[in-house]
Amino acid sequence: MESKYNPTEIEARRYQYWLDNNLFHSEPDGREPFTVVIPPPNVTGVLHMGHVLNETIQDILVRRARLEGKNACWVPGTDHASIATEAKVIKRLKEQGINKSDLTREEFLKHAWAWTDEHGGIILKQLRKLGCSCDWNRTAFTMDETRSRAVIKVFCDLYRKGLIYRGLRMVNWDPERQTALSDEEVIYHDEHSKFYYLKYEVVEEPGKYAIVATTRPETIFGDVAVCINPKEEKNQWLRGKHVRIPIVGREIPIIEDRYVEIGFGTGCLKVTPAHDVNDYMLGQQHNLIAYDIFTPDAHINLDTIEPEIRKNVEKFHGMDRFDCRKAMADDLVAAGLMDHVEDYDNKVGYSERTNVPIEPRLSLQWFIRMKHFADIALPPVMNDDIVFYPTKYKNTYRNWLENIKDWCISRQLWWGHRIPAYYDADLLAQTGMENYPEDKIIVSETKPEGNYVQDEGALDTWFSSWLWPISLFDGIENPGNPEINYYYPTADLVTGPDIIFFWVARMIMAGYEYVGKMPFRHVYFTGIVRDKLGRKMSKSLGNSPDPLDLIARYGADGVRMGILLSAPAGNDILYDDSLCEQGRNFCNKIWNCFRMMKGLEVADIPQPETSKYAIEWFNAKLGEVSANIADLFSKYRLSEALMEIYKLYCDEFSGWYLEMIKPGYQQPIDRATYEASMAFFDRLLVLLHPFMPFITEELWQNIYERKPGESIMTARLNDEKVCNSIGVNTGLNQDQHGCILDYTAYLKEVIAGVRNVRASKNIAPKEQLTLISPVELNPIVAKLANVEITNDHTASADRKKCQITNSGNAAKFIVGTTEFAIPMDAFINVDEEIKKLEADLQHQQGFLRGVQAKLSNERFVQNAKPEIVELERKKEHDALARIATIEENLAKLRK
RNA sequence: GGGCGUUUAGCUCAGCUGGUUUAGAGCAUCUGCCUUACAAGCAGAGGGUCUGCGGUUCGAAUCCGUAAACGCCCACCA
Repeated sequence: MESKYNPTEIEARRYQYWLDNNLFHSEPDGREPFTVVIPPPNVTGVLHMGHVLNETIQDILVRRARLEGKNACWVPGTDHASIATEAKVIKRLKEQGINKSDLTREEFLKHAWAWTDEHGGIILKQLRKLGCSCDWNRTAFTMDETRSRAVIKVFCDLYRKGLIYRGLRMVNWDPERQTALSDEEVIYHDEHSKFYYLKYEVVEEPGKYAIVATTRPETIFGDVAVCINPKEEKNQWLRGKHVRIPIVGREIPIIEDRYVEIGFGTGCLKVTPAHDVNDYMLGQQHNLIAYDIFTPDAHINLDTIEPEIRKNVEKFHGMDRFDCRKAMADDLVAAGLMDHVEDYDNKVGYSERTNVPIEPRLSLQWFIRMKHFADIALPPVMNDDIVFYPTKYKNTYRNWLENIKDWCISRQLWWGHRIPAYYDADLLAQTGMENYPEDKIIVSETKPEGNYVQDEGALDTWFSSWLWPISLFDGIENPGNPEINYYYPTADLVTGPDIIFFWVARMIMAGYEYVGKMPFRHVYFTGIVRDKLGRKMSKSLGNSPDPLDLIARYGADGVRMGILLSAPAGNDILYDDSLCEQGRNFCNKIWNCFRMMKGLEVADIPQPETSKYAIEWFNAKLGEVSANIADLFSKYRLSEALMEIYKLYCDEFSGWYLEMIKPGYQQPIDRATYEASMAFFDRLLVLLHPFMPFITEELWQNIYERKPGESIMTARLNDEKVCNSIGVNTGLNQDQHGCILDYTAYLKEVIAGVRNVRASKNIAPKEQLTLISPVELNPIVAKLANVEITNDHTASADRKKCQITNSGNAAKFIVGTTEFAIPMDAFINVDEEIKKLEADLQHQQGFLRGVQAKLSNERFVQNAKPEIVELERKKEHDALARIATIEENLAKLRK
């Protein structure tokens, strides 16, 4: 066996072993279910560090549940990611010289499916490299048949319930993809822009101007009024008058509305109903025309305005919106109609997917009434039926639900679930889409007989995602089927807080609406993975490592540990390669523990007392740490749980236990100790397995003979057989466990004291020393510190050579209140010793003063709990004893 | 403009309802070791008065108030 752990070959072999033995697959049975549904990654996406974090956490939870004896089922799948995927397909077509507009819907979809088949599922393969124990037989896709039927059924159902409606509304329009978006898909960025002060000449008083401030002068073709607040003094003179739009020339009325904020800008607001949400509202209240002056790709379109006005501004027709802004500004300046321009910081909404500024646009779309859903989804989170980790997201959640707006679910895209709404072709020809009568729309799972045309739109991707925990178990089409009854509600959802509204909230809504139950009991919100400088990982910054590359370098187990180590729930994680390195090093440590144990020769010889003691102690330690870990799991503090195991291995097991039981050079080990040690190792592997599945499986297979098909995955955390085989089973009770832990901690301090002396005096570990101890000590001290223990105060160094050059010299240290001494003839620097003791004395005296101050405070003695007072008394007593010892030593040295 | 969160060793974080020997861990640092499981290791050491200020209390990193810095979410001031 090599002294270095080499993960690559082992990982591939072990994963195949799990697959071959169908160990990830779950079927309903009598055990308690533990279900996790994967947040479906984009079907054409590739694995990034965020996934690594997220999927590692899910795998840990799922594997731990298996070890607890639950029937764990982790369902994988992918998301069709309507807008993102359509964008990618369009891009590829463009590279082939094909425009989307040249294709029919059917032709386009053929290309899209081809692309999906080609690139789809790559990410799922990558998850296998990470060790994810998904039930691959259940792999689903948001656009596969079952999921699609569920989507259509739910749409029809909600329409019949009156919870879905069609309407002409101001929506967020993505001019790049030319589709509507939901409010959640708009990201606002701060922007340094300009505030343009335009001069609108007053028709009734030529030569006088109303100054209107705007950030968007390119929209003035659509101006239909200027609005003032009726209470604003300085604009009173404009009441009832008309103004002429600069350059454009249209005469428009001054209207009054309290909406306009007094004191902001000039108090004159230009009203463009087709291109601003508030202006639209004003337009409706004041009965104004809405001129839509943009094409769907945000170029100026003057076909909609009056021909006589258009003549004035023909040159702007067809211009891009931002080119037009500049051109218009130039023209205004040239015409003397620009009062002035100011710098201005404002927020501009961008499309989440295409990253272009969105355009508020009036259009006919489908919406869900959200009030009903907010009402059913808020209480279960507020009263902790569904628990959020960390809890701070409860606030965020409530805030959103309490201010919820209707959800625009239609998209002008082809890749997605087509809206199952049908229009009578003849009627449609007469009325046009906008005026098609509502009651003549047929919403149905199947196309109606006759000459009907289907709605062109597709549904928002999240309209399928919100059904995910239900549709994965066919709970929409076949409510109450055995699978949905067994696996639903799922146990834990692990996801990023960035999709709390997009997905988490809406799944809760759908869950209660369609199953009448919560979709999951716990939601674990992960942090965002950042680089060590705190920057978000992104392609453009190039600061995101390729997970597969990391796995190749550190092993999947190492990467899993690396990503998890600094990832407490909800905290951002600052990723650095050195964390994976620590993971890799840990694997190596475990590997070498195993190597050492496997290399032992077992013989039927008596068990040394030290080993007996070691086993009792480690048994207690293992129990203590296991309980700790269980507690941390219950609080989803996974990185802390991992750290506990890490310390248990490196510190307690390797550093202490193995040293305690290790036989002398080339000596055999007794059978009892060997078996107990292997049983401990078995338990340690099981504890660690959820975090580092590969190495634990590999070693677990090799500590005992295993039956074919057996796996650590099917082991149990509390396997009685293995637990009983551990140790001497002395029947120690809880208190005695505590005792042995405390006593061992004390022994470790004594050993550390000796080692400390060695280090400061430069004495090699090999050289045996004498330790004068006033108390009896367990022989493990002799073994680990390489000392001979005596209580003979006259003992001196090197009794065998018996050449005491400097009689009475000894290095001393205190543990608790006991002083230990190591006689030595090595030169002892008296001044240095005195200095050290003096420093210690000062520290002890300072401590004592603090304690005594408390004790002499009558109110403390009266008010504090008796046990606290008692403790302070003990502190005082101990400190006094230590001070006495130090002073005595000082006196001796000063002589 | 609202709301939330964070601020503890060089770094990343624990420290739950105030008292457990004048604050803990991992990493990093320094010193000494190639000691036959592991140099991807072993042994040892140093390092913080808990962001500032004020208050409550016998007692505050811990509770309250306040200020600052950083971060996140929400919001139609053109």
